[in-house]
Amino acid sequence: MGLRSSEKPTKKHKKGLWSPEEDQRLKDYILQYGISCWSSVPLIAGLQRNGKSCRLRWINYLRPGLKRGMFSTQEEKLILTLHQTLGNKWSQIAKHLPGRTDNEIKNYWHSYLKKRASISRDAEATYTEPKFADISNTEENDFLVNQRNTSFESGEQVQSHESFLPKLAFADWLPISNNVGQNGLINYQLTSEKTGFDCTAEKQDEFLNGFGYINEAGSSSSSDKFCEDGGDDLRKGMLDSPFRFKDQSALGSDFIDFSAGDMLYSGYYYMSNSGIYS
DNA sequence: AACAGGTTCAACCGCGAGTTC
DNA sequence: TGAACTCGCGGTTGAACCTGT
Repeated sequence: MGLRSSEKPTKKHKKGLWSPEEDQRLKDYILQYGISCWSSVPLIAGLQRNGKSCRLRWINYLRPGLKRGMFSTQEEKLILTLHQTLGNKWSQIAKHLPGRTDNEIKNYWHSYLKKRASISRDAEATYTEPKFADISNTEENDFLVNQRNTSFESGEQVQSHESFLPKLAFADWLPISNNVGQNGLINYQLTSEKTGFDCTAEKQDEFLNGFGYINEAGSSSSSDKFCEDGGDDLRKGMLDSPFRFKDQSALGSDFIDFSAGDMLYSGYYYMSNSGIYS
């Protein structure tokens, strides 16, 4: 199969590492227009990249909610477990690890976990130990999930779970950080501190809508919401102001409660690699 | 200090699936 | 119906970095 016209390498298309200026251009573009058609992104954003490269950069590096840094032991276990079941389905595995990209997991597997899994298999040849197998229906998986939930409920081992949770959306763009509440969930409050920014529940909904809210039926893509009218001012306001999330200990009607992962959600919203869900 | 070999990770490539016209 | 196009995935590459000698 030949390359499509939009993907054909041309003199115009730059390759290699992205510069901070290019990153900024891409961010600015997506904040302003949202994600609709990647092939048109470089044209409008003034980038000398192809759409595919822009998409990859956004998904693997610029996308809000990405978690950076070392994988926690829980994440390692989960990857090993999932890999046994799913094989090299990195995107499927990534869905279970909020804030991690398939590329990141794939790299981590090839550079570290593959060896560990191999060593582990060798060890199992001489010593039979309960191992993580079918994540869809196993006691081992229940153990993992329960271990997480129990700790969350008790509020213990917050540090270890903190590493399990992704940074909140825009943590890299805004002066916010993860805070784990007593219930083990990361709770944030949108505040209008110092800005006079209207921070009603409606505005908070707009905020979520603007950055990839997906309804329960999953019928609305991030691009749809990005392109909705009325969100631009809010988005610009966010970037221009110290508008941010603030830790909260008790949920109120005007609060948005984020948590991470499809297994760990508070009932209001939860965030995965693909968006923020209700 | 200099070099070689190993490791990491961002980015590229090719392909299949889905969508549009 | 099928060609053209877009998207997303998994495999691979290669530059940068690390480590040992």
